[in-house]
Amino acid sequence: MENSEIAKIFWEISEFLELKGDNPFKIRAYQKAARNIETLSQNLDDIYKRGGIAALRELPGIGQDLSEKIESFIKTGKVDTYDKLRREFPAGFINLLEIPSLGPKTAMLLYKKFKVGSVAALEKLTRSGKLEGLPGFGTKKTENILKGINLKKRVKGRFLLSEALAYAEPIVAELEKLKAVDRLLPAGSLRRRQETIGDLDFLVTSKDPARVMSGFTSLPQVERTLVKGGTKASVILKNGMQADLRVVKEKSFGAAAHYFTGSKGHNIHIRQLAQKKGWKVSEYGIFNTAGKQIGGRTEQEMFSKFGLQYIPPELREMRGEFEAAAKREIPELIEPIDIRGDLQMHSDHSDGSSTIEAMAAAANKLGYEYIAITDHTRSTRVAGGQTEKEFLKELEDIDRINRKLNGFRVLKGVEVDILPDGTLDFSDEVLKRAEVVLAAVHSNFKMEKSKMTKRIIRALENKYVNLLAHPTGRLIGKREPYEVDIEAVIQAAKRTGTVLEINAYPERLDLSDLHCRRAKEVGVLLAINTDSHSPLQLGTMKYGVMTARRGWLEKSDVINTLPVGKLLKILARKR
DNA sequence: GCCGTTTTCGGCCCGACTGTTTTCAGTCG
Repeated sequence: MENSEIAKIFWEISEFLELKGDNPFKIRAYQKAARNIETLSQNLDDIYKRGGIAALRELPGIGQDLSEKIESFIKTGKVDTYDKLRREFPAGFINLLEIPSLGPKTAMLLYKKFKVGSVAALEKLTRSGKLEGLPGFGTKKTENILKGINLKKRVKGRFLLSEALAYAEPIVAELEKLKAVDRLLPAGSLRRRQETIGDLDFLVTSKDPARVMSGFTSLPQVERTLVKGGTKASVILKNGMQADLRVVKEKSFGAAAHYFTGSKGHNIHIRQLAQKKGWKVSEYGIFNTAGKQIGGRTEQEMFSKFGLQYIPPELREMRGEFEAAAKREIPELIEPIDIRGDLQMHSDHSDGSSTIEAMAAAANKLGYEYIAITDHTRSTRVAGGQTEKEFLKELEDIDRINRKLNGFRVLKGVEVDILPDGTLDFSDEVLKRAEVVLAAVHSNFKMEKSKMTKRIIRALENKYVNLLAHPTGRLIGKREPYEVDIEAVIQAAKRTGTVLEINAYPERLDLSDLHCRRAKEVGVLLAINTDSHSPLQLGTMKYGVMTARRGWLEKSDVINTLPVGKLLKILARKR
């Protein structure tokens, strides 16, 4: 069972309850539980197996009732409340809530009056003109429903972090050109470096908000304006993404930056802390009982006023950051500048586009001290995998190249295939000649979970395997991770002294933030590698570092922050 | 439905914008 399955059930229960007009706080309880479950670093399944229902109850937002519902889902695959609610409405009805500007109240009214059961039925009904004249329905409202339906048809889902950063960049440049803009901060999930991004949020300080509003809505990237008020506007960009902009005064910058960065749960928690002190927090600042602003000019104050250490945006996910900040145990997160080398890349000896020399020169230019060339092995034929003989010849080339390089080192590496039975594509005799052995799964993705787990663990038990590359095999938005017990893999990495990779390739980010956090908790070391196939791709290292930061990693958790001598010692520890 | 060095009952984050409203409900983030 995946955590996302039970989270989805709780989300949908909350939507059904909202439609029925149930207690809003009960609805929020379901939503909060769903959010918490989505961001858990361990499987509910495993938690339940280890500690039973009591362990489930320990989780934040999970009490008596919800723990029983989780237990029921684990045991039977069913949640009675959910099934019962689903039967009360037509199958496609809940999709109505995905239409922007159409909420539960409107949906329910349409259902009661016209038995609208799907988005298609709603579109037909709206076009028929029968909605006009209903209390609360004017021409504008029906227009907006149709617009919303169209938007939903066209709007793309979520974007990769790398894509969102690339889209945001020219918009930031345009906004900075506006004279009315004093300060500009791209906030939201983009600032938190979440692996996928739904929309863009921009925060601006200005003495002339009206000018900023019209400047924003008339940007060349804007296709359509959704809402535009005095200090807030939302637009749809030409790429289908939504962008929101808010203007506040300078004295509110810190509070607004904090608020618009999120996450939602994190914000709510800060506001609750304020309530306990009799204060109030909003995007405008921290206010005391008398309504006087006592903080919020800087983001730092949003934490210091509550006796908390500063929490970096990447950690604001309600994953224990408040507890850590209270104990002054917020980690000193790894920075891009800490990276001294890159331990996975391909040359024209397999499927890379460039020579080893060109890769080394590009890495040298980035300020690195070393790289490992890790071409594919024979089983990965589509990627030009080498035979053992070809590989041994490549090693001689690397020796020759190293003799010409001054103060830079090309490490002899290989990305060896993990075969379906867990043995490796090259013999130990050959692997032993490499300084960096990455093992990876490139075939037979659709194995049964227990078999895949055994396959990978067997590979980790090989004493020449230093690193497990892209451990779950996922491609964000394209391919699900293969079925594998990642907890067992992390434990095996710990036991065998194997390093786990954070593959920085933008659509991999594998391990994910949650999994690297777990690896760190267990005491496993990580490496952040780009898996580059050309010199230009070496620049994707930053996405790997972003993921590592979201996983609470420090410099000392990542082996390619080490100078080459220490690195080689770590790599040699299994042999 | 959850939660508790104020509470096991009575709270539960806060504000902007829109549309159809004569003072506010619905939606969104």
